[in-house]
Amino acid sequence: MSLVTKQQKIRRTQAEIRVFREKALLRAALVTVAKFDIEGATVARICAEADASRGLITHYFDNKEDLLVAALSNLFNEAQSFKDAIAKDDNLSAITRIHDIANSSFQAPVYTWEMAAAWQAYSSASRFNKAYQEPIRLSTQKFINTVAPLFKLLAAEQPLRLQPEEAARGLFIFINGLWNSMASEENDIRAEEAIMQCDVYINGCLK
Amino acid sequence: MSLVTKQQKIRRTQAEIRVFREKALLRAALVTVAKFDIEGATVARICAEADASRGLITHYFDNKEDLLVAALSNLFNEAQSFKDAIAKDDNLSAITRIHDIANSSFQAPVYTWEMAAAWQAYSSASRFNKAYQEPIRLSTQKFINTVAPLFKLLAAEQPLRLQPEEAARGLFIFINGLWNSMASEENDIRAEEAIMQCDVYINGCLK
DNA sequence: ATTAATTTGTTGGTCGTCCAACTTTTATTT
DNA sequence: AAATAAAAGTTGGACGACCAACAAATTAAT
Repeated sequence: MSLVTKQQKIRRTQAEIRVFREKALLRAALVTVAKFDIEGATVARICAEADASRGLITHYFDNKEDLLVAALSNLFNEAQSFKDAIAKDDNLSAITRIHDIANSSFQAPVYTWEMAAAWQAYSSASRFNKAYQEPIRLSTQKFINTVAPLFKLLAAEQPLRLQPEEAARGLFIFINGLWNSMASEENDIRAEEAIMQCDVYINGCLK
Repeated sequence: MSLVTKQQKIRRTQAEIRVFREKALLRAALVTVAKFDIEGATVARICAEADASRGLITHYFDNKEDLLVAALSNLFNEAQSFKDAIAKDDNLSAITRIHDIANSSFQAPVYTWEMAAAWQAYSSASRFNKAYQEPIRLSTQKFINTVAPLFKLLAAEQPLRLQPEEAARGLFIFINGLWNSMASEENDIRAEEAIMQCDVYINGCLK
């Protein structure tokens, strides 16, 4: 289990080292939060996951909290750009795009077990840690800004039971609930059923 | 703020003392979890909330974890009996009873901010603490056992888009998501809207 | 040679549990 | 009914485990 077996002494530039370590620490932070919850994500565990020594966190980040916040922000970027791409596809009808965005929330790369688990840990902790609230608020707003216009398009075709923004918010909250359910070990729900449940909600928005 | 102002030296039997302390500690544990999250619910804080000294937790419970689990189990009893009562009311139609159960989930006494906050903390922590999983699994099952028969009744009147049990599970998960949203400080959603959102889902179950 | 990367022992702090001393209630004896 | 012994309730200091941040020393890159 020595470092030598994992990676032969490779000579790298400092720029490469810096990028490599930062990525490794960000990934390790997310994985460790998913595995052990926020309070279980200790410096020792994160660094072990990243094959780094304990001192490296404070060398590359101000402190542990700073790393955890950065890891949280990272969590959204890929997922959001994926959804944006679907929303912009004019070839598809509004309702198809809404369905596709919901579906993508339960398949890689937008959904992985680790992301759902980490998300649950962060959003629960956000009530007590102001630093987590801003990234979460931002991602919520981005989702609504992406999906509400699609519901507005849909409203032009057939009447809805609620305002476009309310529909987008409801879908976001439902997806969150489904993620939490899927994050639990008991795994009482599968991606297939989650997608179907979203379809039921979207259908319920129609009059 | 002295003890004397709160309660004059009253002579009580040991049985009374025991009941009084246990109730106080259980309530204090729940409130403290709601206020400070699981890891923030320290022995010192719980006992301060219960007007007791630190040593009393181990006198009335095996240890702190034991108290937290007992407080979690307590959380469900009242809420569940309330929903059961609605489900059994034969004067109302199936769909009315489903709506009423959903509505009751966002009004006292079934819903309080503290209950939603504590619930979120416990269910997030349950992935890492086996002791929390059983009470949560049980309450989930009870909800489904209560609501699924109502959807089955409804299915006799008009076709549904999913199985009665799936509909009950979906409603449970959606309510959970709404609770989490309402538990957050930002309070981006109100009871009124939560009830409407549930109505949308229930409507979506119909063909 | 100078700067950056890395390691690891140390420091100061928090926490749950234990425990010995103390108080109040209950049971027993006189 | 009063005195006394036993049991239960209560308190807060002490202990050991754990942790994040720090810092001095070592190694590697420039």
